[in-house]
Amino acid sequence: MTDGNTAVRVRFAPSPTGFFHVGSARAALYNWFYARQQGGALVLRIEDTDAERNKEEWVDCIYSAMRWLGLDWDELYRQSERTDLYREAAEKLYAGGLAYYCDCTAEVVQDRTKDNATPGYDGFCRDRGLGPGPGRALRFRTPDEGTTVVHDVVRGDPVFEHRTIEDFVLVRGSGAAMFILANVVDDIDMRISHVIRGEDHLPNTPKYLLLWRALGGPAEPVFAHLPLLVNEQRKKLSKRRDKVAVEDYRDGGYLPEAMVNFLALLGWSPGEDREIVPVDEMVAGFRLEDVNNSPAYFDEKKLLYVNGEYVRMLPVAEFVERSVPYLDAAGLAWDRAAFEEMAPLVQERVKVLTEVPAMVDFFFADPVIDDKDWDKRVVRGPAAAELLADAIAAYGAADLPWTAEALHDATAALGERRGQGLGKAQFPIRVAVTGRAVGPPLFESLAVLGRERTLTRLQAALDRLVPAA
RNA sequence: GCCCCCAUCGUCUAGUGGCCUAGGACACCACCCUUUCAAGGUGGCGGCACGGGUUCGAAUCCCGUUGGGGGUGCCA
Repeated sequence: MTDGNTAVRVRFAPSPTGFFHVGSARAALYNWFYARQQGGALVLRIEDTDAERNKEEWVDCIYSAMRWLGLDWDELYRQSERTDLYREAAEKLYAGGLAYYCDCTAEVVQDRTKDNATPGYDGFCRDRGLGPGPGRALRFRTPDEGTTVVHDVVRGDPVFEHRTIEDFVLVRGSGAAMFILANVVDDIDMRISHVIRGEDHLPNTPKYLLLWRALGGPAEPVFAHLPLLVNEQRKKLSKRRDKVAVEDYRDGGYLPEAMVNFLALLGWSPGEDREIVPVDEMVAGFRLEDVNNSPAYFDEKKLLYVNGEYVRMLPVAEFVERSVPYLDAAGLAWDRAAFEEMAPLVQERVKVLTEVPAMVDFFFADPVIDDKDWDKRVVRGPAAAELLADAIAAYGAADLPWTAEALHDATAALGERRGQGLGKAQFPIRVAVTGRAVGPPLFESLAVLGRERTLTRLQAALDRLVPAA
């Protein structure tokens, strides 16, 4: 598909108008896959032509989110620093009679065309011979007849009739270039070979092509319009309605490699019934022509599953390291040695790193007893007071080695004496010591906690259960 | 309204005319394992939107219908 003589040059061109969106991340990822696989270049181009809506902090969001995902770029441009190029292109178009100035305001255009079968600008100023002037926009003069075909690797060859394309604005009345102009000028200038972007751009691709030709661009790029990412209502993921910010997932305890793997699966399949695939294998196996053409639902449940897989694949030391920010964020006065001891048991029980603190908090502070668990597993549990008292006696015995195994056996014996299985018997102890009915394996936890702290907590629970007369 | 795109289990997908009695994964349910919870194992539920063609043969090709989505900005 690629012409072997032409270097593959792709671009990811986000506009800094909000937090970095998972849909953008997916588009960036596919561009990156293709560039890396083909040994081509990935251009990161910040499309900040609309000063009103852009913010510098959003630009930083783009950089940090991409770095977090591991998507590196080879060249970086900002459209706000390239305005001369756009002005030159606009002047060339005007001089060549391919564009004209228009002084119609948006309101006027709307009033004039609202009853037309095909709304949009009606070409009112086409032949008025207006020159440049304050407040005047420059419009592209689209052909009245004929068609433009978009050759798209994932969509086939959609045909657009020129008569359905209005004379669109190239330069605002303020003199600032519009997206379409800057986009095409840059793609030509940057020798972009493949335009890989969201499907929402498909309708403006004929305009892009018309402009490309008017500007005398060389060989046109290959297009690949990616299926949209949608929410449960099957609507395009939106910043207002949906949880779409990549940084929210980062803060939510997701691993970047899991996010990358999950995103890759939305619109493409590694094949052979494989889903959890290392990134280098995805890069190697990625095919633009295998990208799907129907919208994909961003299913957080599946993301959660994928993340759990990646969490469990981590070497323990790495898991510990990655958990640090989340432990700190939870405000725990945590201790590394103790956490390291429990880490393997915690690792296979969490799906996101934000769950880590709640798994180990009882090591580093007095347990906060969960009322529901206390009521269900202790108060209403059979003879809990007696069991707690027995546990205190058994655990306090000087000849009991303080090991998980010995504690397991001692507790099993306690339960047996009253006809309880270990599963039941451990509940009051677990709630007393950790505050909750669920958590990492109990006896291993007690072994790390130590005899003294365990006994203190058991006694506290017993006192709470049976207040001293 | 007009233009364009899309259509396989609830979801993500495999499938490119016979390997399909439509495969995998998530979710869900059951059972097993088990010190709670997870993880793991086994099994189950569940789909080619509909109607016409083409063909010896269609999930796969064509047409139509229906349904969904995107675009329609001096936003990107």
